[in-house]
Amino acid sequence: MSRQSISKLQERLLDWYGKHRRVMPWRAAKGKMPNPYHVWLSEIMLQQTTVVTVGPYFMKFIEKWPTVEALAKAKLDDVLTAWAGLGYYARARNLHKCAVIIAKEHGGKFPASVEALMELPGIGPYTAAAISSIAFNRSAVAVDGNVERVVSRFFAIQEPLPASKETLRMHAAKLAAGNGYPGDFTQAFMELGATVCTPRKPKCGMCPWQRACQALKQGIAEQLPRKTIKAKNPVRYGKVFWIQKKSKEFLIEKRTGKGLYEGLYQLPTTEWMQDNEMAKKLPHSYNRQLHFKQLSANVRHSFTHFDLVLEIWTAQPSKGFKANKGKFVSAEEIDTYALPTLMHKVVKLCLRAKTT
DNA sequence: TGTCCACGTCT
DNA sequence: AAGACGTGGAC
Repeated sequence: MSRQSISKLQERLLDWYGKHRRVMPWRAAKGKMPNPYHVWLSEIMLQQTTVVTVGPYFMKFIEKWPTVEALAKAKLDDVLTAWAGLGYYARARNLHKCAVIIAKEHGGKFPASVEALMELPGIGPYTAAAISSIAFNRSAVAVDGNVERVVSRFFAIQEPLPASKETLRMHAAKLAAGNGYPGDFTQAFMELGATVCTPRKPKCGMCPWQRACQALKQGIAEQLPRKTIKAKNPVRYGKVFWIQKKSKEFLIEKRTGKGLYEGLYQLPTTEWMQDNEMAKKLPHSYNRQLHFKQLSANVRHSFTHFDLVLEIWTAQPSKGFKANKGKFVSAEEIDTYALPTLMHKVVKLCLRAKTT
């Protein structure tokens, strides 16, 4: 493609963005530079998460912690509590780590270059480019899933993802080169994918690039990008324990160990195993002290890499009951703990089941 | 109901 | 460097 036709495409996209850009709490008004703290916070939250879901969380965070320094001073536990429900909790742990580094080592200012941003925890190639371009108006190409989809269709790339990632990135860079408005262009590119060049039923009639789009010309827009088929998730099984006093308080504990739900709270649970027969044989926590009854309903939850089925076992603690760890809390105060959605599902079900 | 999508970073 | 890492919504 000639330099001239690329310029024309850039102009059309920027025009389209000027007319159709959505209002978002972290977005600066037209012609204004955004707050880098807001850009960073929103970009971390938006990793793997939709705009609609992120909205309320973003508002809550900037009210609680109006500056990166304020966030740096917060306790990790409070950050996790505020993050609870958003998923991918490593993002929250890295968010806090990053805030501390910005406050202590960067005088509270985010660096503007992609290279410096990449040094920070939780910031990879995509987020570094997004922050550098959106917050500082530096030219950088942020390639997210939206951009990959737009580019794969525009050039009718048949090679499936994820193998095609590098090819798509290079094509994206060509389309973005020298556009003159890095911040707007980055957002316009992604916004096009999010609102027009959608995964299903793309609105090609609305697209500023429709005349040059190869996939549209070939009538295969909806089939792209192709993806290598992934294997079905394995299922894991386990049990959770609802131990509720007459006073209605129930037992929760902080999760130990690394990885999944690290640092979050949960109801006592067995480990989660592939083999259902083995899982059924796992002993109840406190089974020498308490008499458990099984609820008829199970709780199901899907993770990225496995599906989970949990049996629910309930008991009322006897007089001298002593928990190994954890504490009894009321339904009203449960939101002051970082409880993942899975555990919220169990709590909700048990509160409704009238187990005592 | 199941499947796909959001597809980014870290280890 | 392939797998770990959550959750919600569309269809």
